[in-house]
Amino acid sequence: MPPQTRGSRLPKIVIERQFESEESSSESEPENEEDDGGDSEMLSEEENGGKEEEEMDVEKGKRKEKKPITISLKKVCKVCKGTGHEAGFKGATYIDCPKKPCFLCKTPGHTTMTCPHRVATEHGVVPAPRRNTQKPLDYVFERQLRANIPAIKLGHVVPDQLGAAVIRLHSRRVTCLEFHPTNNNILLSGDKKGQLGIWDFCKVNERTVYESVHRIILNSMKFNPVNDGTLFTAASDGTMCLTDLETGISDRLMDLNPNGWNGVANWRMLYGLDICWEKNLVLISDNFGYLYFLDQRSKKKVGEPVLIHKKGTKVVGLHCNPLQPELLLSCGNDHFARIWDLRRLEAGASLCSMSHGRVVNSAYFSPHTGSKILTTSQDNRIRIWDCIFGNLETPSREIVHSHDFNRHLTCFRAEWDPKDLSESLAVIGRYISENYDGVALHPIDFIDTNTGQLVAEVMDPDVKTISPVNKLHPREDVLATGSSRSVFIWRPKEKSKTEHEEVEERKYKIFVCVKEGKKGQKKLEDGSDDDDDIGDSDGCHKKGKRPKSSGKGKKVR
DNA sequence: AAACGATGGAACC
DNA sequence: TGGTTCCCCTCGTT
Repeated sequence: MPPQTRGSRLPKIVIERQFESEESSSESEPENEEDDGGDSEMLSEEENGGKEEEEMDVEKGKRKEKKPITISLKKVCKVCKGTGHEAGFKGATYIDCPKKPCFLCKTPGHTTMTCPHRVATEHGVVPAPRRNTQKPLDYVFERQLRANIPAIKLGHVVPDQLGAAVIRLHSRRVTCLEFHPTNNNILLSGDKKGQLGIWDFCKVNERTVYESVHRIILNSMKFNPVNDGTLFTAASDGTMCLTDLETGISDRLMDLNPNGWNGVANWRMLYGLDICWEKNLVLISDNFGYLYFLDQRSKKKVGEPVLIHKKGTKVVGLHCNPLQPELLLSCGNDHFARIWDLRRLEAGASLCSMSHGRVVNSAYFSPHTGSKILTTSQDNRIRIWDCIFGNLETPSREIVHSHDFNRHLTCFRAEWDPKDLSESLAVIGRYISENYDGVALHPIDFIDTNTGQLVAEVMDPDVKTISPVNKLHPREDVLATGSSRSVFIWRPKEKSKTEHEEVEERKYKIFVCVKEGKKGQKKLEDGSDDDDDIGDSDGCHKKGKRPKSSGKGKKVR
């Protein structure tokens, strides 16, 4: 399908200085005649040209060496700077630069428009070079590990209808999300500023943002397994905190920069965080390749930090195996994911190193048996290892999926559906957009990791920003999304309703948090007369205060 | 409506 | 190894 062309888009302006010879102005340009030559022409300064030319003529003798500026309106591709084509949005469709490798699968010769991986159904899957389930031993493992796993593939319930939202809950982009372990309606969110949001998405106005838990990027959080009123958080300010959710008071358990700022090269940041319940250890990783330990009960550092990834590189993710908590999975910027045995942990002694094409954003054991591994790498591939006891040299599957690195976005991470007993469903936001009825939307993809099939793509015309952060509820059919500064809740479509009814009553509630004096909420406000939730963000942004319950539901459309 | 800027990682030397 | 340069679907603000 050919993209709609936008009628009169202003071409880029290139200013060239030239020497006297007027003829030369016409020589430099005729590259861009090809497709829409109509509006790509070159103009040598005309409007003022009239006047100035006369003046020049008057004083022609003197100013012979003048250097006229020629403004040529050339279309230049913003990607490769070449002419004759132009990358970018044409309406809601993005046109790739044909000179660059495919933005999706990274192979040259085609663009995303024609990429076979774009239509996701199984085209994305690079089959395993070697199956792990061929050996007798593997069958034993399979039978032991997956004894309770349904052999028949279950139908997945996909929460694909927008249920509630808080627009601009945070003042910077959302970096992580977590559902409360016991209270089904509480969603926690961290942001780039280090703030912590707490939202009861059933009583939508119940939201709080604690401003001073951290000073910069809240990278990960984990509930305290012995007290679910408290939360461990790790941040780029180099601290790890245990925060009381009622009061917002934080206990700083670790500070890697006790002497303050000592230059970028020395500033330590904390990224990965997980808890080994068997050893009562909180595990934290930093941006220099090290893993730290903290005793969960005494809240004291224990042992010495261990180098688990290339020195000087970020260790962005940690995950303890759900069945064998002493098995630790780590991943980082050195392009590796590694499995470690916490009982015999020392630098270089990983049980296994899994190589990736680029930075590994996340690596997770499967939620029930812990026998699978799911990783997200910046090479636009999701990798799955089907059995950690098999040969881990190469992944069992690679699924091409658009989740590139962009420094302005939170890194994408594919996550398992914790409710899926077959351990096959994963969720991840998509970077590249699709033209949905004239709107460019970035869906959230549900992928069957056994086949690479796209089970569902979740989107809504009111969610126009990219959604890199997604979390599936551990018990309910609920999806939480962090997109830019906003938080969204999705639920499954009610079966009783017809398509038409759904459209008629888009019931979800949107709340807007805006700092005083800021504009921008207009679109979401209209049709509604109660504005009293606007501006109350002050109230809900204060550390230690409960939110003012002033927000009212707003229908959109 | 266009311009701007914040600012991570990789490729290059 | 370290400094420099470049960069493709952002997003919110001016």
